Amino acid sequence: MTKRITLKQIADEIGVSMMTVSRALNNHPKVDKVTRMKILNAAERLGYFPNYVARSLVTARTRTIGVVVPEITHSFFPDAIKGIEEVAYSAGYQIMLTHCAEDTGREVAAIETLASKRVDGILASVAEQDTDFEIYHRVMKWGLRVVFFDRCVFKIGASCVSVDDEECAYIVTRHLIEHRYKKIAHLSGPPSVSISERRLKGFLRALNENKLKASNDWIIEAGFHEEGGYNSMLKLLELPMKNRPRAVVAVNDPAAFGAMEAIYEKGFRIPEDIAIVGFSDDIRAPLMPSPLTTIHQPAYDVGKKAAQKLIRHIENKTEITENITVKTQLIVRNSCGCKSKNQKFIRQLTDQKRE
Amino acid sequence: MTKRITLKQIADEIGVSMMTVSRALNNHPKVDKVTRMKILNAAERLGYFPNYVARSLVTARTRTIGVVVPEITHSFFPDAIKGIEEVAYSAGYQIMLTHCAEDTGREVAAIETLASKRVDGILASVAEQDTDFEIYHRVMKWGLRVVFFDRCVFKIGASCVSVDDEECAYIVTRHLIEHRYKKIAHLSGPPSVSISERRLKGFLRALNENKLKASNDWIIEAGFHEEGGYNSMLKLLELPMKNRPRAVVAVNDPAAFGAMEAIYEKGFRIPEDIAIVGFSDDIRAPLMPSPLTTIHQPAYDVGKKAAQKLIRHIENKTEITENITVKTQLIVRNSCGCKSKNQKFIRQLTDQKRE
DNA sequence: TTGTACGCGTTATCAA
DNA sequence: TTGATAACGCGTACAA
Repeated sequence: MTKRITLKQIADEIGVSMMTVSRALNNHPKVDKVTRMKILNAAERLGYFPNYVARSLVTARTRTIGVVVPEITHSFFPDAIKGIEEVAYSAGYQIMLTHCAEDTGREVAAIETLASKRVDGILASVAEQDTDFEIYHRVMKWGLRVVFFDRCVFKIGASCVSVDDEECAYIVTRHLIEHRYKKIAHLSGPPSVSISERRLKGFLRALNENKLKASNDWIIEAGFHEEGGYNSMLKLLELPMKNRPRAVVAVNDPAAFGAMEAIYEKGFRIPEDIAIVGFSDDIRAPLMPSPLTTIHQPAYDVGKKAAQKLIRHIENKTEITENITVKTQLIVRNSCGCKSKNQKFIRQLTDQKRE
Repeated sequence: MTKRITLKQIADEIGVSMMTVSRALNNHPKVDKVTRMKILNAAERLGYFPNYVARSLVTARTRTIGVVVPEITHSFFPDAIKGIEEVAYSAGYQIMLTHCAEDTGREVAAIETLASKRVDGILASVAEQDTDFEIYHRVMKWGLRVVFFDRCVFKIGASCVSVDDEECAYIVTRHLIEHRYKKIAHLSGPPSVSISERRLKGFLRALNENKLKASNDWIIEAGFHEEGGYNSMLKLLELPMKNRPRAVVAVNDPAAFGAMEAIYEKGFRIPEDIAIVGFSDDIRAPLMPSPLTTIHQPAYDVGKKAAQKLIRHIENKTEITENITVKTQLIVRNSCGCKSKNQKFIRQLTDQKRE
């Protein structure tokens, strides 16, 4: 087990000072060509690798970005993380990834640890039940930059990157209304999360604008996952026939999948008996027995834009705080009642390049 | 923007030395109860957070694990990363995630950066075309522990965690043979990756044991993704009727999906005209028009076991190097020709808990 | 162009 | 039980 080489050892080897070595290795202009070559050669030969921990202590920069997500595997996040990693890599940053499993305490602990590890900034998507955002205030006071993505916290002076949830929910709901559905239910997300609230709002707006009544029986909390969608849909299906909704707007695709499972299980057809639309364009959406009509959320792009904004915040202290909205797209398939043309069912083959 | 509090400031506040503060904050036993309380209070009041960068410089430990994957979003990896994160979190480590987009150069650069950032160990799954593993030797010489998972590099003295690829490929192939298929093709992975080679071997063994001829025309490189599976399958379908395979063993599920797309596109049925099996039990496998028979690979578990092994290597220098095999399961659905019983199509609802 | 002195915030060591 | 001092490896600021 070889010990690692330090600047000093290279300096001794060549017979110059550590500073000259440091400068040569960092491409400082004012180093003699010959000595620079000697230093570079020695560094190569000895197998020198800089110690970024030591450098960070001096510069108070780590070139590391902390990323906090509620669930690594949850549909949208792998793509978003990839977008983040891609931007970070290009800008010379690494990412430290933490997931909090939808647990607030763990989220707070993660932020604290990231702060202690002196990341230069944090990209966060908050957990479901979060209500207290004091930790974010605290780290921001230290100059740690925070950018929220997808599940945002507004009004605490951090930039946010997300889709226009309210508008999108409005659009899918309106699409259902155009199919002449009158009795439309909503499987909502956890009320404390910004996107749940905004999607609900968009849903209600579409109903109002079309003079449709929004029944409380038809707005039912399902959460963000399959299980919740399944259970909530079951409740909806237990409603007496004449009071049963004919269409459903799910807060996201996983909830819609769960609901579809319930619908089929009870012997109903989609969309003939019950139409349903989702939100996020999960990789599974085109593969459902009745392909799911949904809003395509460019997760990769959200991650990318969030990372870009954060890095600008880090590198330019006067960068303005703002809410960035990324473009979405209504993806019409069959579950809404439309007849979609034949299309490839594997997404990677149909997608245009996203980069 | 408040400056961050240091040990020294707490020390000055209380009128003790930095060392006493350090000891109190680190739960050292030999600190007077009263002074400890005073220190804890002051730390709380001033909002002290330790600087782990400084600590790491002196302890030569970062409690950070580097993770290198070829593709963050590629089926198996999000789950594996989640398993890694879970174990790391429990053991008090953070993970630094890098993806190399299947690019060797980027993989090498990632390892170097992680080494420079002084991670305590590295969890790696290698890129497709990798042939030179010198970088791993180099960092291991410095005492950096490496554990490979899924796509392993054997014989360089690092532990590996993976499934028994050869045996699994043997099992799915045999399953096809039990359906009395004689003409079986293989969509293989990139030849340089260990798992491709081992799966091919298992495929061939099953053929040999059953005295089936393995035609070179029927072993065709598809790579690990949908696109490759699609293109390779197209070639297979262009073969003259009597020379066309009746069944296909794909190197993994994405390749199988691509192949299925091609099969349907050409107007064939699955499994009536052509049967196909995959490998990995991708989240989409049960949702295919003909649900895909495949090998369930417990990605979460692979990540977990790999992280556990790595942490043991880090914390116990005498930990033995070994190859760990995790259990898999043949998931029989329809694409192989079996009639599967009705089952829920959303995986999260059917899965038993994996933890 | 090169070198010296110092400091970054913490822990290890040894002495008190 | 506490404290002084010296690291850890590097970059900044200034001097030569």
